[in-house]
Amino acid sequence: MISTRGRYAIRVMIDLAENDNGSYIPLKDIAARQEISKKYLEIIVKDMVAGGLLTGASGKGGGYKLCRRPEDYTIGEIIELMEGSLATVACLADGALPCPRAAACETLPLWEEYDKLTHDFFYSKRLSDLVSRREE
Amino acid sequence: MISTRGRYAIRVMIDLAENDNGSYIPLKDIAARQEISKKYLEIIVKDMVAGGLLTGASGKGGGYKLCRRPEDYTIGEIIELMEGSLATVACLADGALPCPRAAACETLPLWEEYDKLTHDFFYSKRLSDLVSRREE
DNA sequence: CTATTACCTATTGACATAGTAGGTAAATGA
DNA sequence: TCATTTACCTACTATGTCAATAGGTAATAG
Repeated sequence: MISTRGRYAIRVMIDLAENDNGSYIPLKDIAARQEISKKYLEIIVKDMVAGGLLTGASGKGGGYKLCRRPEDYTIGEIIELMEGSLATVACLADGALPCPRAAACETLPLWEEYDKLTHDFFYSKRLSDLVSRREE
Repeated sequence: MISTRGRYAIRVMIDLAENDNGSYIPLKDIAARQEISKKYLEIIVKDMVAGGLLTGASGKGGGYKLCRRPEDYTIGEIIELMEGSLATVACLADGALPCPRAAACETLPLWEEYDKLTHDFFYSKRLSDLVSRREE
């Protein structure tokens, strides 16, 4: 299951893309539009900055801004950054210990196939695919 | 993420299919072959019986048995029964409250598309696809 | 120098996960 | 009949994650 961390992160990025006017957008505005607790978003957005998805600026006139064009973000990288991994079973997660039963495991190929499907799906989607431009 | 409940359930069913000799197979044997705590498997297997995946028989000579042919089980129904839902986001889960933002939600179509992908994938896989018959 | 904003650390309640512990009930076969 | 084997049942627990909240400090613009 994809948690609020990944889902909210995507919504923040869509919001930033749709409301882009060249300057920084305060989190207060994003939280209000998206109807998400600003306090909780702070935690999420901090990690997004750390992960290189956004840039932030403090002080008056500060806020957040995308640091690439919407078509240069894949949804996969956003989810993977925020959720830690895009893996669908524990044994295929990024920092997982190698499973001693792997060679004999009759279910592993199933999980690998699903994992690839998931990976391909989300890496084929771009932020721009989810943005409906309002301005013209 | 698919938890041990779903994953162990599938392994139990593969084990039953591969070691089928017409009679009941004790959980002790399955647990030993699969290297899973028997105590923990008891909980899982009980739900599998309740869900109509297996039949159980008490007493000496008892154990568990598939109640259909391996080709008559889909992996999807096994996971869905054991995990409660195959949904990949909370708002698409079986007992989820209707989301007031659904109509305006710009991410919902993404989750719906992924959900369909997941559903189609696991319902196209059958237990028989995972079984390597040893006897001839 | 004040208002605004990001950024930081810590804490919380609720819930799920992955088990363990210790029994009772049912069936068999010697 | 009775011991053994098995399923089946209730309860408990340790650990971790999720989704926040609380209460600050630092930076910046006007």
